[in-house]
Amino acid sequence: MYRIGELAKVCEVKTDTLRFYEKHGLLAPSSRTESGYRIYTQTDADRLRFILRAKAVGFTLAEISELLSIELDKANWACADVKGLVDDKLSHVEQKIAELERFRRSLSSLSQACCGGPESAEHCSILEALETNCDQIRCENHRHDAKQTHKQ
Amino acid sequence: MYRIGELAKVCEVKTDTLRFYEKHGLLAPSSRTESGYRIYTQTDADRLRFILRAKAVGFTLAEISELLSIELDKANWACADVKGLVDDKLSHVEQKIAELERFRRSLSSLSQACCGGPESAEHCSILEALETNCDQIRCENHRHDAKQTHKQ
DNA sequence: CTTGACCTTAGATTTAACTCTAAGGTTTAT
DNA sequence: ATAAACCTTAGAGTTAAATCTAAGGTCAAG
Repeated sequence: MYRIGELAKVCEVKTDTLRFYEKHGLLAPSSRTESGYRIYTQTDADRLRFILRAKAVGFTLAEISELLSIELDKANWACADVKGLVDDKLSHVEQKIAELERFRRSLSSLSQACCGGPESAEHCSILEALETNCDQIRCENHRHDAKQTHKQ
Repeated sequence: MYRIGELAKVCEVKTDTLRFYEKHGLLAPSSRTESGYRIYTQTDADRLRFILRAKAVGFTLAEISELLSIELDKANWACADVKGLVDDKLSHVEQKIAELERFRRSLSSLSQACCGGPESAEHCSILEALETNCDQIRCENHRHDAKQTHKQ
């Protein structure tokens, strides 16, 4: 049995976060004291740790809600459902990594092109690259390309 | 000379975006027609392309503001200043990639552990991993660790 | 019996970068 | 001369996940 501050401390989150999770249907305390204080059981704490682990692998709170509803009704779900969620997330993460890798390569090549010295920036290769359509900058990165190109 | 819709079209952004950039001090049209329509010059268009290239390498609009103020006053800045901005961004991007790589590894190992079949999720390895403190989930990822650990 | 730590609520604020809405004025083509 | 396409403004909404504020109630220690 924990009060909100105690559970927050053992799980290293803020009390605000626990209230936020409650408001969003992820984690409600099993009961309240007469005066209205939240009382969390060990089961509640386990559920919180489930949430935090899911966050640690990159799931959003909305996705965690899905996972939790499966978790509470396992018998009516298949492994395929769970693996589907994981694989969707995985491909999303991989896409994001690819975008950041493009950033990294561009930035790294910009950085290498610049002397980085105390010289005036008047002939700085970085600025020149940003002024020009150059191959140091990979531009295949319009995030919501389809939407962008379509309407507008 | 472009009106807002024309510039938007050639640069593949929305008119909303151009107004937004103006409101935030990144790009103002050089003049207006009598009736108040924005008129952008070629110089304005070049500036917009500078902004879009900077976005394409991952800079935020706030960072792009900095770059632009350097760009407009190059003589009073050193290469070191410009390279500093790029290198800061680079290390930030690398940190973000590292976090996503942790997500990717965790998700991938969760995915591999699960049969993904039509079997009931009652013994799903993914759910079991999320229920337990297991090594498939790399938890060294508290984003703003210092802050988190400090107060609260 | 009061101080300080803890708890309650509702609601506002934060961040980033747009995106959308409403209500209306302007230009261009037919 | 009128319809379509374009433009104007101010301001609200979106997303995610908290974080903060104000105003106040509860509880244990000294």
